[in-house]
Amino acid sequence: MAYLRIGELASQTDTSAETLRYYEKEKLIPEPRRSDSGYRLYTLEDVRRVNFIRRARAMGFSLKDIAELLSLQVDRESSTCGEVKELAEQKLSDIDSKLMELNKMKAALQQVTEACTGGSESAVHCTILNALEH
Amino acid sequence: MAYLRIGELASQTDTSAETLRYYEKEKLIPEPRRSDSGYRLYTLEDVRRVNFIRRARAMGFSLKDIAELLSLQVDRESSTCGEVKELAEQKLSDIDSKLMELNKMKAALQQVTEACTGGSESAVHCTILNALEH
DNA sequence: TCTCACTTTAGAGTAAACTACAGCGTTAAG
DNA sequence: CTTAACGCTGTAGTTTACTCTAAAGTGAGA
Repeated sequence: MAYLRIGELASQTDTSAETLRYYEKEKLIPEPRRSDSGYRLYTLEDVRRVNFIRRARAMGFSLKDIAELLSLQVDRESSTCGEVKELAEQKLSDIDSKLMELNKMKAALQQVTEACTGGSESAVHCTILNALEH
Repeated sequence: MAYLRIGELASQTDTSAETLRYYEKEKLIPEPRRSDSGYRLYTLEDVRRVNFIRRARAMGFSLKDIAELLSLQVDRESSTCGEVKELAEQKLSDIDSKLMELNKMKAALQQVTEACTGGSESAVHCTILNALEH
């Protein structure tokens, strides 16, 4: 089994060792096993987890949101299945509204770039705000 | 012409008067005209602008990003048209990657919720991380 | 006219998410 | 066997984006 040291995990996830120790302190990643000399040893599971955190951060989720997303686990024997589903559905609706907004913004930005290269009839003065109102 | 006072703009954009003054200081919104007594007077243009800022913030754009987006304006006589287009295209690719990530995450979350109510063959233990790897 | 909610400025305070030491031990290449 | 890069803990500092407070003026209803 190939373990990664903190610097290797950092470079594979485009973070820093400091950030990873911070995530550990904040319980976003589990305490890893240690080498004899006390070095943290990470697995591929940790790589996936940290990459997920970074991507979710870039989409505007807070670390608290992300901790909730990561804690979502469906265990059909569990009595908390209803709660899990409810949280997941709430997060889904967050995502859906972000998707809608992003799509609007994308269309507006495309209009702006088109105005730049567009034909002679295109607007002389076009901002993203104007483009947003169809 | 109906002007809005700061509290009215705040309630129409789900912010606070303090936040609006902060945005003004940070040059995200222009200095509004003032009443005789010194009260800020806002227009519908300001409402649109602040709403845009709030939505973009919720999607994970920083105020610096947003200032750039708002500064994007194509003036076909301008010599900076190329720069505008370049910035717009870079922002478009940011948006596209956010869209892709969000769609992946959405699919994973849907899988998790389905595992909860799903048929007898569904996974007993399903996390978002497992769901993300197809 | 009183009163109460609203607004002003300047400045301080806060929360989240890092980021950077200092002072030490470890590892691996040359 | 040295030395440069890496890792450890603990703590302090920074950045971003607000958020609050004090002390004073404004405006509109009863």
